[in-house]
Amino acid sequence: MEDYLEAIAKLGEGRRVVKVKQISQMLGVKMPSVTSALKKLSEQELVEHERYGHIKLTPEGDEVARDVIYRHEALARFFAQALGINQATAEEDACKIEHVISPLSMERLAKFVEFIEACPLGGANFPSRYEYYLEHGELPQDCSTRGLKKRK
Amino acid sequence: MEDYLEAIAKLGEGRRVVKVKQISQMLGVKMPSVTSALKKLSEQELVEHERYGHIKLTPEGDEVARDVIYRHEALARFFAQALGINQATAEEDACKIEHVISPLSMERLAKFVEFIEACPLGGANFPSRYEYYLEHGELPQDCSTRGLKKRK
DNA sequence: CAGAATTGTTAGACATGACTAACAATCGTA
DNA sequence: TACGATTGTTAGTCATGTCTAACAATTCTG
Repeated sequence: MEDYLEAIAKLGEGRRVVKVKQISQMLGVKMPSVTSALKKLSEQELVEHERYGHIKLTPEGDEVARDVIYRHEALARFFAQALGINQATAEEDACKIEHVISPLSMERLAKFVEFIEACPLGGANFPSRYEYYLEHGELPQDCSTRGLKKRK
Repeated sequence: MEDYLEAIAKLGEGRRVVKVKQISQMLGVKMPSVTSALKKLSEQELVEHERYGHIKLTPEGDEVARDVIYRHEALARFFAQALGINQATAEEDACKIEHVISPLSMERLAKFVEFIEACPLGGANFPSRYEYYLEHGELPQDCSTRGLKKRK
């Protein structure tokens, strides 16, 4: 179900009208699956949907969707940037894992990605620097300015 | 189903007799679920099982189980050691993710764990060293001996 | 070694989430 | 505006994998 919320949020960006068919294509399922998902999500007050009519996230649905998208993006970046996986595979894996990973691991993973993105050289002593970053929420001083940009 | 193979492999280590009840407890399901899983796995020739009798992996089942266990352990180590997650949560997450992650990401993740375990200080320039490790399958020379052991 | 306790199995129900086929509404265009 | 094409819905089926209740086999123990 989270996938449906995610798809609706993405398709609805910028006030665009969301169609059943688009959702079905984005998720690789048939239209009846979408209809029945919308029914369930309506019952849970996460989506507004009327027969043959508009499809829209409720505020609660939007909140859930943003959270899923956040998890998705952090995971995709981890696979793509930290592990060097191709974008397509990174997306697929993110899409699977976003639904099963624990909040704690998710949070740590997100921070890890932030770290390696902010500190591309890693510097000397990677794990302890990572610890530092985890504890203090910011990079050790000798890290942030010595990036990839060869600022000589 | 992979969880069942994994459980049977672990419970059967050292020629120990495997019981339905043990499996059910290890996986947190009721016994009938185990019985029906065993039936399916027997049909797939992954498990030998006769009514009220012994439970044993076939060679093919054992192979699958080892692969699952390998994935599980690499993931658990990643969460525990790289991300600093507690053991229990690391195990739970590993158990979920091991079934959905792509082979490519799994392989990279395993290598990543090997890398950070073998090269705990990370050295200067973590990502490029990681690239090097990926490409050559061995650590850059200036890495391996400068570990945690403070060998002064 | 017989009955009680435990372990294992069967049968059948239920939840999820997908599908196909058939029908209904809406849209686009002549 | 009406009719054909497209989109959406309903009804019903199927596959997974779980559960409970009832029954069967095995094991323990007096």
